[in-house]
Amino acid sequence: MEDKGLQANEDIIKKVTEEMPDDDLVLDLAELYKVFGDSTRLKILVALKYEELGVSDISKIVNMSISAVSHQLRVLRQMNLVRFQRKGKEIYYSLADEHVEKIISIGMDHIEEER
Amino acid sequence: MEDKGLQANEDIIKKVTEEMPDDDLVLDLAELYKVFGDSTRLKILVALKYEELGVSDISKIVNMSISAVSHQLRVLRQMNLVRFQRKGKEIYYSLADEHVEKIISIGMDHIEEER
DNA sequence: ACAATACTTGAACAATTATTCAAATGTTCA
DNA sequence: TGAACATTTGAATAATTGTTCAAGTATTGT
Repeated sequence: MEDKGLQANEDIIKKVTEEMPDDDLVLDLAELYKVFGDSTRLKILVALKYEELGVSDISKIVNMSISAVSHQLRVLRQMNLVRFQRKGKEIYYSLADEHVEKIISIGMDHIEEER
Repeated sequence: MEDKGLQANEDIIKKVTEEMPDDDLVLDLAELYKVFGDSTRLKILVALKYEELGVSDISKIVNMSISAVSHQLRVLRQMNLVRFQRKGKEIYYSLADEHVEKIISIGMDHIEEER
């Protein structure tokens, strides 16, 4: 029987707790991934990797109603994952920055490794 | 009035649709991010970046019941994000591979840039 | 074999959230 | 100004999902 010392676990718990990022940062991070975790939103982001697109085009590409797409675009705007620009009657959306593409790419690496 | 050609949008839609990854890949990817999108699960993953940990330690670190943690660990196992190893009565969990850490890091970059 | 410890599991409840539908806003062109 | 088009918004519904509680399985040491 090995003696780990009564405080061994407590010390590890303390160490990890102190070194970990603060709760509110982890919470914000979870909110970010939640956005990528819906297939409609993710399809929109993936589509925007290829082209700047209007709402009606997006709705055809992801095969969802314009209203549903618009609701999800609002979420993407609020999280600063897309930018938009009015051109006449249409509003064109594009990816906000390179983080978005990176997050998607690394996720794909993981998925494809599992097969 | 500018003539974009009646088929302009249709062509772009077709192009993006063809170049995009298949629906089932995007769906799997969304499932992956969904896992990171819950703060309990994400806290577990973040904690495991620092140490291999037993279930009871994790529950103290993330401040959730052992049962709740165990349920979430099952999800993490199913998605191959953690590995586990029994050592006597305890079961120690650790991160499955470097993708997990990368996904977390890039997300943090994005979050921290927003401030 | 039994008690104690560590963890898992299933069912139920509560809360969150994606989509639909209808109505509203904003822009262009005749 | 008014009609047509493009998108947004709000409320309601339906479905998904995280946590709790109680009971179950597995391992160790006496």
